[in-house]
Amino acid sequence: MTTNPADNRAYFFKIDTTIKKIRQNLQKKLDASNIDLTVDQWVLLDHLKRHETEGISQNELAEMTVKDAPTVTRIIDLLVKKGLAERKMAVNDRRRFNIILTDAGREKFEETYPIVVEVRRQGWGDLSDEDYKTFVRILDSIYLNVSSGK
Amino acid sequence: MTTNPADNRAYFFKIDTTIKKIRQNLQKKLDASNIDLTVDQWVLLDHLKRHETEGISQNELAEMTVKDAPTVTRIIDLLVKKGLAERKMAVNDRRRFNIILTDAGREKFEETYPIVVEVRRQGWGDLSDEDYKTFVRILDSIYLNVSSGK
DNA sequence: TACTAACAATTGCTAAAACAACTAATGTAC
DNA sequence: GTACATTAGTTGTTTTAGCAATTGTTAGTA
Repeated sequence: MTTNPADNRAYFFKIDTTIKKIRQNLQKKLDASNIDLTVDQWVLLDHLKRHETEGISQNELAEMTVKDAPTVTRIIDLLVKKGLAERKMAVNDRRRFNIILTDAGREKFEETYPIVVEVRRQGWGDLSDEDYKTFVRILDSIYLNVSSGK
Repeated sequence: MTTNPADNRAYFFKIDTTIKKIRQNLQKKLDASNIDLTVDQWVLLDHLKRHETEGISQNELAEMTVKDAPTVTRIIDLLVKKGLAERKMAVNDRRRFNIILTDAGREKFEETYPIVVEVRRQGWGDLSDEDYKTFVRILDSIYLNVSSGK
């Protein structure tokens, strides 16, 4: 067994602090624009928008966002309360809801999206396309490595 | 102003899901070994260990971990309740505590550290040293970019 | 058909995140 | 030295995270 030089490297901590900063920054920008959304509510809204035509279940949302089912239930509750999303009974399976955006939800998405894009752009700064490829490759690799780890 | 091709790239989301998977994986391993620590409690314990000699204030801990002061207060509360850390009055400033590890805290650190190293190793897999350099450079860059963003 | 397993979603619990408001101690300006 | 601002830490509230347990529905099997 080889001694992997990455053993003592705290990349975990670096990822953690970076995503925290990104989230704080995005939340500030959302608040400043009176968007009235948390970052996690935005993440769900974004996924709902992407699956506007087919509709999507809470479990599918949970899997895609790496949240658990109760967490998704509660965030959807909030989106519903704000009038941005609706639970529609699935016709062929009465256990399941298809979550859909309301018109207000679509408007909120359009209003929020440019802010998110600007935060992304600013965060990426002048890093290169080559950097982007490498970054995605590494993140995907780590994701798979820890997901397969029992 | 140039059109940055990274505008529509959701690296934010990729970082977010990856760190979530890492955290879930680490938490499972800690639970399996009956460590009785959450990931965030471990993060603070780790910082306390690194500043064993000088001691460290709650605000300093907050800054280093990108948590806010109330969050640190409550995590320290839990560590104190578990007998792993102590609040020592600072001699020259009665507002301030120096947080120090107890003997049990040091033992807990030694017990936990190998597990953390193993999770890191497994997560990194066979990515290269060159990858590591690039990864750190990009994360640091993003961190600075969003931190400076008003 | 009846029994059982699997599944979607919810509720309850504790921990953590972020904000606001607060207490107590320190520092600065007049 | 008094007045005011700043700083360290705490408490209260809402949201998110994760686990366990529960309800109601569907699927599989004897």
